[in-house]
Amino acid sequence: MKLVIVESPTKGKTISKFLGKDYKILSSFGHIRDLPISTLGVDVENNFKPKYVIPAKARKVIKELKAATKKVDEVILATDEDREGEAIAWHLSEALGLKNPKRIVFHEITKTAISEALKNPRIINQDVVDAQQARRILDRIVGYKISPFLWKKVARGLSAGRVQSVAVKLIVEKEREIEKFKPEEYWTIEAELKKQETRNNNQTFTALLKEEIKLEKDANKIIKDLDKADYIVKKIEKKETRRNPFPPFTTSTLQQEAWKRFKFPARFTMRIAQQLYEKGNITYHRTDSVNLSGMSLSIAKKFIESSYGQKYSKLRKYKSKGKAQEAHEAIRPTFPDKEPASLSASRRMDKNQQALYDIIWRRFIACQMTEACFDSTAIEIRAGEYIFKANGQILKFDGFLKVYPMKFKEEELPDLEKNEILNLVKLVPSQHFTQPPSRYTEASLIKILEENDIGRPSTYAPIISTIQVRNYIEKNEQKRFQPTEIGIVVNDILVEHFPKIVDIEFTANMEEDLDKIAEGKQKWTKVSEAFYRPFNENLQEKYKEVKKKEASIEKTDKECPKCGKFLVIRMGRFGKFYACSGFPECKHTQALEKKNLGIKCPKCENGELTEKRTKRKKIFYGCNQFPDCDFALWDKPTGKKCEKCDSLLIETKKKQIKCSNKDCT
DNA sequence: CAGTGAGCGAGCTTCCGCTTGACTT
Repeated sequence: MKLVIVESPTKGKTISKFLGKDYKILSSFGHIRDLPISTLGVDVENNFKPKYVIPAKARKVIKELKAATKKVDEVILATDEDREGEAIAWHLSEALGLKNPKRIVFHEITKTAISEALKNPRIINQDVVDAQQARRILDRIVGYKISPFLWKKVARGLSAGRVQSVAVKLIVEKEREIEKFKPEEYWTIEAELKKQETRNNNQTFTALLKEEIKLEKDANKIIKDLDKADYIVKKIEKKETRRNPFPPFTTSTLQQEAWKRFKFPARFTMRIAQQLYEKGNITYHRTDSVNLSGMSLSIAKKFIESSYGQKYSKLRKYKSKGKAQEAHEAIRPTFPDKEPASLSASRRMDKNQQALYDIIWRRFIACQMTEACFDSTAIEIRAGEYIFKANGQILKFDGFLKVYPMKFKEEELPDLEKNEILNLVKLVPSQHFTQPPSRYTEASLIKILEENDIGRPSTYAPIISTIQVRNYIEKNEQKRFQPTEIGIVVNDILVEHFPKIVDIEFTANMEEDLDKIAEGKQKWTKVSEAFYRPFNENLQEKYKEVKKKEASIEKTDKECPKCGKFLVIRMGRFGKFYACSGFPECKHTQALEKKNLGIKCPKCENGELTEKRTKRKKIFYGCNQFPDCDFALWDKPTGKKCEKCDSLLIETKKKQIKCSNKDCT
């Protein structure tokens, strides 16, 4: 009897179908040892010796695994083939006290892949394990050394880290670009044209003037010139353009697409994907690889040829970007020939699961299809000294668009000949303004993080949650990210005093070092040393140099409603707020006006209603005199009162206006 | 349905990455 240990129980279940009775399969549920939570756990004076502990959750797993190892004559570690997977194998070996564990890896879950892997076991690669330890320890040092600095200099409970602090920085920088942005006026002129002989054909088309126009008077002058001009076709260029399908989904692209199409937050997408994975509908959903198993490709080919015809089928192989760790396949349907409709009918799937499966299936099938083909025409029209351009695009062959529909505009142009003279129908000038850059959505933030190799498939969604829970950023009404006051304060401190850590290149540089460790060219303790010494020296200096952030205390001429002393504005963990200058004798606090809704509190008559958030970040509306007055509502008050009972009218989430008094009808 | 600040100096906050399941909207 042999014991095989994998990371995911679902993966275990799947491979058990391919292995005989001689194999017992258990899973580790991810990492089973880690640095302790309450201390640094790294002996920086002693070669960075880490202290590993088994978290409470993993204790049960370890107990079961240990019991199982005693009943078998061989233990096979089949964790993922990447840095973290190698480290898990090593931690398992250490925690279970294994003598000669066999280490195997496979990238796809098929019978041949697994039996090949079993025939070629190796030993644990300590260099790769060391690269993981270096990564882990660096992250621990950055997070657990800078966060306490922020507690001392700003406010308790704050945090900093290699990944989260860069994410916040990107959002703050974007906000500053927007603040700095000044819209500039510009004008465009479009000509609506048609052929001269148009007995049966009244078709018009538009052409755009190729000219930069800043001001209205310039536009008017050009229009005056153009009114008298002849419109002559000077150039006709016809060509075929092609559009290739997209590669199959990785975690990051799935999250982005689910956001674009369904407005699913990354976290939600992952939960639905997990359900699909557990039901056996899709391959593993945390991956950065676009690899596809040979079997899936041949099923796709057959399916496409029999459903749409041979001319739609095209074998395509995709290459993952440089840093991908390739432990898994791309995210694809487990059974490519199971169409979304048949699957949703045969199994219990809710709407969200159906929607997500649908795009995964379409994306995968489309990635093995031919390109879409367009007839494009570009024409140039001369009018006096000016040039207009018009573009036509007509879909000639849909190719992959048959299963992966996308928006594109079809423009039809009439048949034209060189030197043909056209009739002008009208000239349309329009005023425009340059647009500020747009704030990040979950999708665009994940995209830029991935492009810079910051974060991993398993962490994109948690990172987005963390920086919101810390109150560094929040979603506005368009569901785009804006930094909070405290987010800006913390970011500016990090950028000023720890510029290297929040540099977008920091992770890339770290990865280079980790690669050297994994290749055996560099010792991990040396890399840690090289990072830590200057880091710590700088940190100690900053403890002395940086003053506590209290410059933000502003006096006001407002009176404290409790004791009559004046109020001050202070900076707390949740941003600015009013506090009594008589603190600590008087502990009165209240919200700033800009958060107030300008509606009197119906209960205490003193306070105003203000937007607040629960611990779970849910928005509600409460009295700004809290805790003296505990009036609160879930729905937004409109400011008007009910005619029947004089209670406040509220607007529900469904935009209905109701009375806040539940007894009032 | 809910916080923030100072200092006394108790005990606490915090990272990233791998998993799933316990909750809730």
